[in-house]
Amino acid sequence: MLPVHSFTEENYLKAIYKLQETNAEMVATSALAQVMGVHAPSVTDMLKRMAQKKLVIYQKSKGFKLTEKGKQVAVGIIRNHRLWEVFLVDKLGFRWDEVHDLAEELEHIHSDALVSKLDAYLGFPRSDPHGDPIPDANGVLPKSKAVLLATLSIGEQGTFTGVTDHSAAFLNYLDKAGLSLGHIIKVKAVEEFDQTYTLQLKGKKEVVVSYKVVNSLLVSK
Amino acid sequence: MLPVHSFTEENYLKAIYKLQETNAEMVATSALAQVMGVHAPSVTDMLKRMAQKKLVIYQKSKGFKLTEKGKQVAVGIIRNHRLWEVFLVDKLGFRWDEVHDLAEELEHIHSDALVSKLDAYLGFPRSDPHGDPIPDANGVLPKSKAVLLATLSIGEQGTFTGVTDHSAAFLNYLDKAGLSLGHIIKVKAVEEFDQTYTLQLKGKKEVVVSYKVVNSLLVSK
DNA sequence: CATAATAATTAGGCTAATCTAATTATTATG
DNA sequence: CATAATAATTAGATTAGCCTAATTATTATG
Repeated sequence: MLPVHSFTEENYLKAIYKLQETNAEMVATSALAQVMGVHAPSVTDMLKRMAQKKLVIYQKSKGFKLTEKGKQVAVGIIRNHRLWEVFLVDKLGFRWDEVHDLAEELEHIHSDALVSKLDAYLGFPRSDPHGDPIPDANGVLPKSKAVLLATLSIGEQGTFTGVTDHSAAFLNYLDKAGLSLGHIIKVKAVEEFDQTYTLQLKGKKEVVVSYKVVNSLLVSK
Repeated sequence: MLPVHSFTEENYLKAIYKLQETNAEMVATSALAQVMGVHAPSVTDMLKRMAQKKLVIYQKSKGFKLTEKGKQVAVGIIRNHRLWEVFLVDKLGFRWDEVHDLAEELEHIHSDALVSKLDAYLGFPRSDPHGDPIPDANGVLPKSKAVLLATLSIGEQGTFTGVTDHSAAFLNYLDKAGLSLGHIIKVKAVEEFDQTYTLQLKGKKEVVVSYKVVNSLLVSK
């Protein structure tokens, strides 16, 4: 049988995976402590244990990164998480801003049979309700070519395909502003003074948003 | 917010609840140790902690039983468990002998919103795939008037509504023997010598089964 | 490049849940 | 009803994850 990891271990692996994604380099103890909501010595402690299990490579005072094995586990958890999010929204009728914490619990159910049946039941979705891609059963994550809306110049446009801020507050804001996944968004104007963006949505509706917003939206050109 | 209990606590509560059901009296340390798969001192230890949290009433060297609060938690877990079993069978297509262990994990997801949406999504089922009744949102468990098939006399009949043995082995046996929930079963004959029963199913099909089988089947007259 | 600031680790402790071995309490029986 | 058998508890350890305080290593800066 495959060794089963504790929820805590799985959460560390997921967190390291996400930090590696953006960082590429080795992950720092303090960065991980921050996202895990624990103090630095706890991380050192945990990482030593996880290094013994060959889930991470740990270099004293330098940092650490996932082994292939650790990466496999992390991606598996992410797959579970995103499939459950689809289930919660598509089948149970939750809003996209409500599902994160629940999926955070459901993702730790250990069963390949369950996940693959769930996948089929949901119609093999390729992305979750926030536009995040769902890794396939082999742990392969489709490479997204989405870019931040903030990188578009005036006159350019793209299809809204994801967010980088998953907070309920931000998602609610998007709902109120009428911005939904799949919409085509065009940059109409950018105010020099405070980087405020004027966006044009399908149907010509115009919305004025802050830089913080365009820097949290992903679009595909 | 409601205090959330650990998986371990919840499993103890569930186990005590089930022992109380059949026992009525106080539960013994050794009995609980047995079903929990731990040694007696662990139970004593755990029970002391749970008594402090007012989940059980503990009388040294006498035994223990659930408080009202403990009972509420236990029934909540059972509700979750049985609803998830319905989901796994009805929606994901698992067989009735495959779902117990998975539901054992899913039952610990803490969310009233999730459970109530799941309930609605499943069409407010009244019993799980094994015929066990599902407690309502207030923790009320419908009293079943089902009896063991072994208590029927020759010539009597009843509708097959549940099992007392939930093992995959037994459930598989029932599938092979063609016995399914909802069938009307009539006792045709009982062999004096070895208590072997001859049953008549709907459609006149006859099946010969051991006493062990009729003593694990519940029927409603 | 020496020192100040920051980051990481070690040392020592805590809690929940488990264990084994030893002890005490309860129940059953000659 | 005294003693043997059984059941339960106490005592003392262990492991995973976490903590604070103290120490050491790394990085940045005058």
